[in-house]
Amino acid sequence: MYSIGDVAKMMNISTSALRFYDRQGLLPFVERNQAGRRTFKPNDLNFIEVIDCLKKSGVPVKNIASFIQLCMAGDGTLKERYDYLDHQEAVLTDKIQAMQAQLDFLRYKKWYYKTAVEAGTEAVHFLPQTHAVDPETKAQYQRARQNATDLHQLIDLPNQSTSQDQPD
Amino acid sequence: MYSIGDVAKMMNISTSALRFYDRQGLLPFVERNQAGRRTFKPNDLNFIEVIDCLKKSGVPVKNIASFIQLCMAGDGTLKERYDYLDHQEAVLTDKIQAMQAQLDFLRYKKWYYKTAVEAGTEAVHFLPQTHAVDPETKAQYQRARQNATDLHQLIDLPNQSTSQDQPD
DNA sequence: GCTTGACTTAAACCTGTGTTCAAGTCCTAA
DNA sequence: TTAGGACTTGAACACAGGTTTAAGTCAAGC
Repeated sequence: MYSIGDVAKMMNISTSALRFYDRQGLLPFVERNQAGRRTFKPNDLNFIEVIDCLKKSGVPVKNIASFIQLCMAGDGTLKERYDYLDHQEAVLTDKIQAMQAQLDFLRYKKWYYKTAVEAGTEAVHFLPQTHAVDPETKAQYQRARQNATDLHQLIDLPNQSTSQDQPD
Repeated sequence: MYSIGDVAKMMNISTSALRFYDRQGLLPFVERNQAGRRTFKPNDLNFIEVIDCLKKSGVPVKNIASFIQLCMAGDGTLKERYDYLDHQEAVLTDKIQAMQAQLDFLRYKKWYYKTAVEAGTEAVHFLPQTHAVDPETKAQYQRARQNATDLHQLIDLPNQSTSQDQPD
């Protein structure tokens, strides 16, 4: 049996977050001792692992609560629980693909600035006499990328490792 | 020149979100006409594309504003802008890897419920006489996965396509 | 000239996801 | 037996990221 503090440390979730999840109906399986304190069973960690996974996948708490409700309802909901996870799998793979698309764009912009840094001015990308980026710029990158054997050679600036810390 | 409504449609961002971004300092480059209305230049869409990419990558608005500030400051900040994007690239690849780890876990749970559905009861995964999951269960899945030639055969239940709509 | 639709602002509002606070309970160890 | 630390609750607070509302401006078409 674990206390809320034990679980917080083990799962790397704050106690206030765990209490919040409990209030939102995510932890109906957690029992209490005589003093009213939560006592987590080893098997409860399996539930919390699922909750944590769904949270990290971007599923809202209310939505997770509905899955936990299915879990509490017994074998009659097994197929529903499977379908829920199957759906979340699809949502997550879509999300990963979307992130990958953002990554591709970020890399184009890295190339854009690498090129500009090397030229000493962003003007290398501008239409003559303007401050507007040449619409051909991206196509130019895509051609360069097709011919490139090494993406990093194309987009990475040699790292002189005077790494300033960068806030996020 | 485009109105805020034009840009909203083209970029698939609500006008209220665009005004919010402007208030937060993300659109300092947008000019106004005599009537005080925002007039977006074609080149402004390049900025909005970057903003949208960073937003979709999970970068907070305040943080994006600092990048836009660099953009407005001229060629002296080119290397800083490159470093910013380089950092965001690293953050995003980490994020994608984390998502992939959640996906792996979701797939284990799909297998768990597929197996349970086929058995008609979740008890196939429990330690005898208990409602606690056998700690060996996950290792059992991982072995099955190593031997599996097709992940989907392992974790997907034959789809009888009575697809209930699933809320997200 | 008047209506309509798209724009403007400031301010209020809303949701999700927690965190913090105040007041109290419980257990342990000195 | 008293001090400390970990727990309990409800309520208030915080913060991001918008959305909505109210009141007004502007240009176009009828």
